[in-house]
Amino acid sequence: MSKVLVVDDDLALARALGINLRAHGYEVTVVHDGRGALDRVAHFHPNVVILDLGLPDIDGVEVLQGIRGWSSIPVIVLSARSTSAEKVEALDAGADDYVTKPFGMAELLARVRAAVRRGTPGTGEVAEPVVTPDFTVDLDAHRVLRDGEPVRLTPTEWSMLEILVRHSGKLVSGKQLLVDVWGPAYETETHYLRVYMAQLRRKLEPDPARPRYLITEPGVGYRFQA
Amino acid sequence: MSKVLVVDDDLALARALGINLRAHGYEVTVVHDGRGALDRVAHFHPNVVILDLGLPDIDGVEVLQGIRGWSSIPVIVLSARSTSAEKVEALDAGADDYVTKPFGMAELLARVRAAVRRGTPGTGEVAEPVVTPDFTVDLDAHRVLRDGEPVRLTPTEWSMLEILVRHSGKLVSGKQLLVDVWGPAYETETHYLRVYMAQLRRKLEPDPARPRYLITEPGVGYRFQA
DNA sequence: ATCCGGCATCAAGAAGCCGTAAAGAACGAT
DNA sequence: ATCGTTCTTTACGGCTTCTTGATGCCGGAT
Repeated sequence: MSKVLVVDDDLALARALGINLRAHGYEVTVVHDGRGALDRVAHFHPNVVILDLGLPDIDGVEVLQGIRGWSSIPVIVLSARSTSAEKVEALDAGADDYVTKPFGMAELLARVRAAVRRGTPGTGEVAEPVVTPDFTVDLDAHRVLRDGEPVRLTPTEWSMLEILVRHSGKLVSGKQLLVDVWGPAYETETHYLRVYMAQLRRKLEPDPARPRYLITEPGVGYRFQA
Repeated sequence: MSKVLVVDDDLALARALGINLRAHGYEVTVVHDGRGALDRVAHFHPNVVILDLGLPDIDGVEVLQGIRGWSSIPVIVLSARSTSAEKVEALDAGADDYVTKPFGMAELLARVRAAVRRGTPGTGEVAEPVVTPDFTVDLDAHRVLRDGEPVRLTPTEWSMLEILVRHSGKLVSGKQLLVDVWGPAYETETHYLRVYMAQLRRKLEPDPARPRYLITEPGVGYRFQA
């Protein structure tokens, strides 16, 4: 099920969008300002963002740039204004689509479908579980098995493991982990990495003191080795 | 340079689009019917297609479906009609964007930029590992293998190696290395180069005393020889 | 033959980063 | 309101990496 984040300070419109999207099978979160938008993108991990440019706190284009600083998720921009300059500015800031109010709900839904379709290249693929001699990570089922027993991971632990496994074999920078798990504001809080890596190792590694799967690349980041 | 295919039976409009796109650095091909469009997509390999729905021979939506049968290239649909049903049909048929005539050229150019930006993820950089008889450097995975075993490199060592490998075969001046690794302020600290080149050779060269891959060019700089 | 500059190698102190444990704060469920 | 879980924050020891200086080697110039 695709997840949609609706960002609009027009409460009636936001509500209408939420109802319609949910009726078409989307999981929807609604926020009404730019700050909330950035936070929700980081933690809700939507497949698509519908962003009204007329927000109370931050300029919509700035919100867009903020998102684009670390994510390539599709963003559909809504605006009451329809001058060419407005559109060009939003599109060049990284918007995927620009819709002028008023708009038909059917059209917006179609644009959401188009955005989702683009945003998940190779959709339909069933992620194969990643198997190691000591444990198995099933991203699809959101589950880790060790000796046939499920391992209890907290949401944050899972989130880190998921990112590392998705980049299996490749190096993931500490910054990227922080941004993807905690959001752009946490870019420098490197101590989180140490704490949670230690947790994951304690739960997954046969010998946590000498990691075999969750490898540290000093000064740069971490790597999952299958 | 990005390539754009313009499909429109309105000769004046097609010509105007061609001129504007070329003025902005795109390579443009223009066709006036659906049959030609399908042929050109197959052989011209554009990065983006601008498709007018009102074609003389084949219905525009069918052209779109034909393209989508075997290609995921971004398609921007143009149409004089702006009913919601039309838009929904085109978007669901696989269009990436829907623009209603009349439109501003600046806006269309912005939408083309957005489509090109989206359309080429990973098309450019698929960094193949650099293989030598003694070791392998995988820039993408940020990793060096020797006899199948990963070689531990410090951040600075990796940084130097990366620069040399990216300029594989070519000479890199000492100054350039210093600036790229340590920053502009270290431009004259040639001492660092010797220390770290020695480290790299010790870790990578079969006979560090007689380097085969990390070559010194006396008085100028260094070179990576694959 | 000797001098000199650029290069390679080694070693040691300083600085910074990583792993670990543990305690307080926030949150949700009963 | 209380309990248990998870998140956040702090402190410290150990280890890696960076930086710097000393020393030896080689080739070209005097």
